[in-house]
Amino acid sequence: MNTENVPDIIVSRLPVYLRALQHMAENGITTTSSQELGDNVGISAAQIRKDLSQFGEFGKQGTGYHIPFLIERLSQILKVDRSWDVAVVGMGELGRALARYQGFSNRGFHVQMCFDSEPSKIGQHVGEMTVRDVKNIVKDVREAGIKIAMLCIPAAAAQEVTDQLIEAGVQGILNYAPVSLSVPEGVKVQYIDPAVGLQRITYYL
Amino acid sequence: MNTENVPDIIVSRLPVYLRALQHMAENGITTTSSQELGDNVGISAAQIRKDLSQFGEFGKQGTGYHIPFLIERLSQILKVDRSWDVAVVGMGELGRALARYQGFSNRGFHVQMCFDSEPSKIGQHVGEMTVRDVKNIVKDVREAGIKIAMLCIPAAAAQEVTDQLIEAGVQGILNYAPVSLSVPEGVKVQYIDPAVGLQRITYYL
DNA sequence: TAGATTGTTAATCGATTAACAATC
DNA sequence: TAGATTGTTAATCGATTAACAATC
Repeated sequence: MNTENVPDIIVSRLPVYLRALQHMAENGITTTSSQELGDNVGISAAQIRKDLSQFGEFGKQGTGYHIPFLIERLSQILKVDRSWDVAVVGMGELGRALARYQGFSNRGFHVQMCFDSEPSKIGQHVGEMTVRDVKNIVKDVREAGIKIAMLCIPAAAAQEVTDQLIEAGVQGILNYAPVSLSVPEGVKVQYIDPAVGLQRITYYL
Repeated sequence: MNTENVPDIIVSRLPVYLRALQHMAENGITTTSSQELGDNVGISAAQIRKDLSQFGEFGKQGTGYHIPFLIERLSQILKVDRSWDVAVVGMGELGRALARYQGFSNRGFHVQMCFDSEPSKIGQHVGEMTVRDVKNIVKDVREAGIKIAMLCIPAAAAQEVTDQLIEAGVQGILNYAPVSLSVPEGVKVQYIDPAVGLQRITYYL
């Protein structure tokens, strides 16, 4: 039950397990096995058991895992047993789509604030929010205590905005801008560049 | 120069190298080193050299790598020295944003076709395309010879549409739907679920 | 030439798999 | 009880790093 030195690669799989379990739960299934869960997500049963055993003993020999319990524990481990406020920077099409994305609310996130630099966009409404001026991002984000941001701005502006977000106290960034970011120790970045995703496919064609 | 059994994890880094190199090239830089490129993308110099050496000898001792040449070679390796037609399925906000995404054209991709199932959306214009009925997806995708698709539909519909895409000859899928897909050998899937991305961050907060 | 940097080897480190006793 | 499945160990497999001769 050592929760301190878990390898990143194990942590990165937990949200996928959680997603599959929630899907099963929605379909009224209450119990699963490492074999069944593994088939569902494309990972070996042995690896699923090994991954979960990093955090405790969640299953029962002979019967497997009780899904509601495993969902609860994984949610705690991933700290999504609460709701995190998120800021979205960049109100282009992609940013607006993310700001209004329906899939966050039941998975631990709530888009609370959004920013753009373009005068024509500032003050517009997106969902229930009013687009704010990115000039005030450090102050606004800090005052709201927001720790997570999604970056949907051009590559050229990404590092500068990243620096401001970190100054404001942000500790995690989901980066849709097509550029690698430089961040200090302790700040986590996840990259989502659709062109990179596609180029990881074409190699095999 | 064995290009046959390259580990997936190495292939997955190449698009990131390519992106960084193209960024350097746009800034007029013509030469780089494994150290400099590594600093840029957050990977050790040794690993960059090892990764590249899987495909050939692209550098020169003492001077490093000539950027235009390395871009050319990586583009060939990733097969993005050409333009791939892509289909987008699901014309919600996210799908429309991707269909019109500006970042594909100079990185090897062209969104050629888009689909939805909702009568009110079919026939609408998105960019230069007309939204097609997903009912005809097998026929339309096959006739166009499209090999790559982006899935931006609800989880519940994702597997069924995936099966149809594969029937139509698609070999690679960029999946924005929050669900694991089951695909036959030889079909590549890349997953882009924003909530998964965020949950990989909250663990560390 | 002297300095810099590659490509590659060997050593280290880490992740995955196979197997099975424990036990529900 | 008998069958099923866990958690864990040891073995295997694979990836990363360190170091350096080669050479531009």
